[in-house]
Amino acid sequence: MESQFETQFLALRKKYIEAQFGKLNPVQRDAVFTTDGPLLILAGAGSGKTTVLVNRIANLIRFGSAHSSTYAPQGAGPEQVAELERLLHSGGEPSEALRPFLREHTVRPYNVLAITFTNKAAGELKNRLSAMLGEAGQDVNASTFHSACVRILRREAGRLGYPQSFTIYDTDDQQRAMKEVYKSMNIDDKFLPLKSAIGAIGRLKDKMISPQDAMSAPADTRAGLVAKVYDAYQKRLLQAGAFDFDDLIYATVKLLRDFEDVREYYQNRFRYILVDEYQDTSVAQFQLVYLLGGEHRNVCVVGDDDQSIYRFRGATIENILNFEQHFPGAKVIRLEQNYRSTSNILNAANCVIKNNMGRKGKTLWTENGNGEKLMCYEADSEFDEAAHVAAVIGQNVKKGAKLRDHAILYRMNAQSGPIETYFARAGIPYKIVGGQRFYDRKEIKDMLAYMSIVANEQDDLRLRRIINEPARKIGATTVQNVADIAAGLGVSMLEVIEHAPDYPALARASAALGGFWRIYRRLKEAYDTMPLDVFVSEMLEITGYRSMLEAEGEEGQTRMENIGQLVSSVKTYADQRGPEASLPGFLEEVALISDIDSYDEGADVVVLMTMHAAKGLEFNYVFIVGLEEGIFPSEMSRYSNEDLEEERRLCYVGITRAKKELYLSCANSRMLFGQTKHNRPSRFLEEIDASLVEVEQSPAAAQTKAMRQRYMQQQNAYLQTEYGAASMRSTVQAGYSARYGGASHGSGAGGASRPARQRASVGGGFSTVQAGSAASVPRTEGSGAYRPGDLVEHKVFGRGEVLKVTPVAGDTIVEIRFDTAGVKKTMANYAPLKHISE
DNA sequence: TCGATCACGCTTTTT
DNA sequence: GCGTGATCGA
Repeated sequence: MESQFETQFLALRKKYIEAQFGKLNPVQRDAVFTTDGPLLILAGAGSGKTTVLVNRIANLIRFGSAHSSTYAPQGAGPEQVAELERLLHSGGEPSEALRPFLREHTVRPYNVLAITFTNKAAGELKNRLSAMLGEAGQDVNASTFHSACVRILRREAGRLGYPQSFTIYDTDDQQRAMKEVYKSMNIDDKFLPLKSAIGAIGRLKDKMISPQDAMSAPADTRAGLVAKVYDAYQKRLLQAGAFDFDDLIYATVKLLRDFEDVREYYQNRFRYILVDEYQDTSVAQFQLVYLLGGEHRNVCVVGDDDQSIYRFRGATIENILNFEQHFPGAKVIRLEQNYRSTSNILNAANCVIKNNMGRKGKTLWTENGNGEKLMCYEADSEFDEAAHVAAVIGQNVKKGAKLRDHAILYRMNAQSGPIETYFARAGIPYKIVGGQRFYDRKEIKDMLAYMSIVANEQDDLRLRRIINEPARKIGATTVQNVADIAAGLGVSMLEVIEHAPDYPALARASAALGGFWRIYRRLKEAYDTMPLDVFVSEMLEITGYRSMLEAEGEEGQTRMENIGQLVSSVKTYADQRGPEASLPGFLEEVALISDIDSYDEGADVVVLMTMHAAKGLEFNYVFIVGLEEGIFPSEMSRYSNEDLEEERRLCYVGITRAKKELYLSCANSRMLFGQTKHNRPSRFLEEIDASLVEVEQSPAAAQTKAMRQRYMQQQNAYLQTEYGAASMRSTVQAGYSARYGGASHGSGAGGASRPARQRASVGGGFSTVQAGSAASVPRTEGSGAYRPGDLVEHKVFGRGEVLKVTPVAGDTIVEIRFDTAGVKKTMANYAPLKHISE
């Protein structure tokens, strides 16, 4: 029976616990204090889901399920009630005596597994947990699917016939391996391109389909061929002791499925499981979660079906749609209040996403004000677009914004080029996230390959990469001979090299191979006797890589610097991990790290990245560039409704990154991959309600447009006199909207009927011809205009004095000392620069 | 076996 | 437009 004090204590304790967790709205609080059983949190963009996750974990660890109404605080008496009242009133820490009354079977930090999408998100989670819980926060398992799997595989890989020190293959390694498969099977890559084979195999693994399954019932000849190369590829990887990215998940699921003791161990280890970004999980990842959490059923997943943007990589939105079937009795909580964006931005996002079918359905709302309207800029070219972005950033910085508050988002990495060029010349500091990773550079990959063969001597693929780098007179024929002998004997290539003189086929090359073997031995020795970072820098000498680069001159110089960076990251790793540090450990970290993980908000620079990379981030000012049909939505998605909906979700993700202001832009012409294209404005622009947007057209774009219209009118006149067939031209203009430039060709219920809301400068329809400057790059005064001593005003850096002027091909480098920004070099033709007098 | 030259193709998004 | 790979000649 509950005593009167117990009842009183229960109520007080509820209040006390809730007071421990910052301000949460009622729905968030519900999510935080739902401690046990399956839970699906549908969290809209900017709804504070990370806060919920952090608080939920912290509550589990500090108070367990003590908040639940079923728990009775047995034996609580007047002293406990009195102390709790005091704590509630004036704060402070509970006494040791009180603590047992406050919690109920609390959860050990290492019993919690939190899976996030990037390493960076995992790190943030840990940091926030540490801030709330101290040391215990560090003991929570927070990682990506891939690194969680690697940790399990490092213990258990032996059961699958893989070495403890297995290698992780990236996409480049995959291609090399597949190329060898093709060669050995005599397959022409014209029939089945390498990349599609690799992609198809990846999708099979995402669905947990084994090579045998795939071979047993191929749907068609192509599927049959895929199954065959899949089988051969997999054998090759096993031989090399290597997993590719998809294998990491696949193999772990297999391990948990087939080995009961392993499964039970990890089920008990991870009593509480949380999965973030659940909308982007694959079938295999679902099975992993289910195998780990199906028993205790303390599985909490967080996701937003509207932000699912990795279908192309095997993510299946069904996971989130079917969660309640997978975990019967699951509780569902919806976080729909947005704390991030202005309501104009949010409404724009809602406008776009509501065009998708098959959503779980939710509408975000906010108590934030309307804010500014969205700006849409219609540029003439991609350079014009870049110039405009730079100019707006300049204005914002002048008003007190930081450069780092600005993000420029695009559909594909190739779009960063013109912006980069413009910013570099204008002297605007920026950073690109994504694109080519540091670890993808050739010299770095070479170094990593050397390290790989020391860590895992079976790794023939990495061996092939560096056996003749630097040149050691070991040519393709020799390598092939070694590979053939190794394959015949079922041993590694290194083993064949060790005994090279024994094989007649290698007689001619045995001196060169002997030389390589001695290098390998010296590497091994260095590895055994030296600290990790010393070993890596020693490697440069032993392999002769340094001398090779030194002979290369300037290019080699920068490569040396990159390798220097690698050495220092090895050192950082070794320092951080202490005795735990190992070579396989470092290689694994490198393999699983992505560029976004190292994105540092601290540096005051503009950030450029794809919308995919921007997922989970937020910025005060966001630019989405290249909103054109064929770019975004991409050309590839044009003919598939499902792909198009994914593009739309990506657009939704992009828009909802913005907190204060959102700038959209498109260009009338764009050079991409060496070809100039004239794209229509994106349908996504059309979908945003006109009342939310202010449209601005660049003067140059207006002029180009006027010219094109004149041309078209001439064509029309010609066609009419010649054929009297007005219909022939309609295809030329079909789809152009009234709002975003060009001729309107009334597309029914679309934008044609909307009120024109453009600024005065925008000419809508046929009649208006724009007068304006033809300059595609605005407002510069020409190279000769600056002299040392001149006072100038830069749009981003403010006032400064010209120090030095150096003419270069067609332009001038102007070195300026700014009042606040220090000394910078800018290009006169590009920098947003003008003269001022005092 | 090596080096230079040429042609080719390829670009959605990424752990 | 770029980098990579293939090919050719030495």
